[in-house]
Amino acid sequence: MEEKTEEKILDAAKKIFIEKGLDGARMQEIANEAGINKALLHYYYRSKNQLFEAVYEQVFKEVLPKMYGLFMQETSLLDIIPQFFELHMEFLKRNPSIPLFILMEIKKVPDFMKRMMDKNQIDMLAVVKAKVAAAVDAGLIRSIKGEDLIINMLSLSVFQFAAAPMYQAVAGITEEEYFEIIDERKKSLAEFVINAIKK
Amino acid sequence: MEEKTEEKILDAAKKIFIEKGLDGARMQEIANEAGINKALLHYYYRSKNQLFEAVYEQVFKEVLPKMYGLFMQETSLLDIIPQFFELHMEFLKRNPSIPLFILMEIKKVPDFMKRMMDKNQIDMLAVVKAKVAAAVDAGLIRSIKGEDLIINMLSLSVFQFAAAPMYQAVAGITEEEYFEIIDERKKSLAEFVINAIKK
DNA sequence: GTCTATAAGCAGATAGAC
DNA sequence: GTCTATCTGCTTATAGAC
Repeated sequence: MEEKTEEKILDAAKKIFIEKGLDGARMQEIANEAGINKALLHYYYRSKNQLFEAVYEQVFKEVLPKMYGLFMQETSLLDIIPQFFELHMEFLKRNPSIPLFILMEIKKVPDFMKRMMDKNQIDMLAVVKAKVAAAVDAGLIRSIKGEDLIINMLSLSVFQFAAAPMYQAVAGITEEEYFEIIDERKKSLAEFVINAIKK
Repeated sequence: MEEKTEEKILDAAKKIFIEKGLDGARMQEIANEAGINKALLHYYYRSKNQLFEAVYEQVFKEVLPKMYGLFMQETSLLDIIPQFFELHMEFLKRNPSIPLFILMEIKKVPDFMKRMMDKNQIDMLAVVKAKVAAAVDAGLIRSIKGEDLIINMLSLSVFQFAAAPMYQAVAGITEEEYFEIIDERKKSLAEFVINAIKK
């Protein structure tokens, strides 16, 4: 069965907004991508801003669990780390523009973040903190704050993609070659982090 | 003596473009910031795009040396690392919007990066690589590629600022409180990296 | 060099037929 | 629900006086 119009619009908008941001995106371009005309966009979502918010909320809800999800497991912290880089970076390979998109747009509307965190009631950060604190207490790892560790891991993973165009230019390689490097990086980043915290 | 008009324009444009990006910035806003009118902008820089390029090139040339500069020193690698985070993050405290600005706009025009690297002939990356390779050979640190180490350090430093609005929202703190955290982070990040690579 | 006034084009949004 | 045609306002850019 065919995709419904409303979904087609949302998918097209998602693609274009993620690529170009709110300001850079054009309603005409979204309409083309969706295979319809501009008027229909406004029929389903009154304004460009409303369409954007629908997209942003969806993307955000998809991404957030990927950031914290793994830490919810029973597994030991040191086992989670390689898994984190493997899964997180595979996701980013499929969606390389998402990090900059989220960071840029959140900068414009900081309140959005608060609203989202309120909705997903759960304080996931607390779980991460507890997990890390437990590992520290058990003498498994050096003393480090949970929030610091997760920020460090996110930094190392996300920046690799945010800075991809820069890296490719400096190193003079194609996107394809870059993706091969990423695969090696998954492992070396896991090692890097483990060495940094292991006693 | 007063600032010349051309400089006033460039400074104003720098401020606005860095805050809002190429698409988000308005010529009127830049004119206001500079204390002149729109027509004059076009007198000095024919188009918005040309003005933007002038700004971007300047910002880029200011920032690049800060990324690599430290590694050019004679000092040992392990001494450079704390200095790197100290200087780099102090710079970012004064210019918190620059990282996202550079990353966003480079994504739109990847060629720019190549052109810039060609102009500044020097292959600074080679120097970093050599420095790291020397430290590895001397048995000072674990085996790691120079380019990986510098990317990791940049990641940890830059992301802290790129993700600041997000962090502030999650943690429910003000920008001021956030900056205090940054000061602690300078030290803990240096430790993190040193632990990661030290034998 | 600097200004005011205005042109020209574009993008978001709506009216109205089907 | 979906389209074509059109309106409205904004933004870049230019013309032309001083």
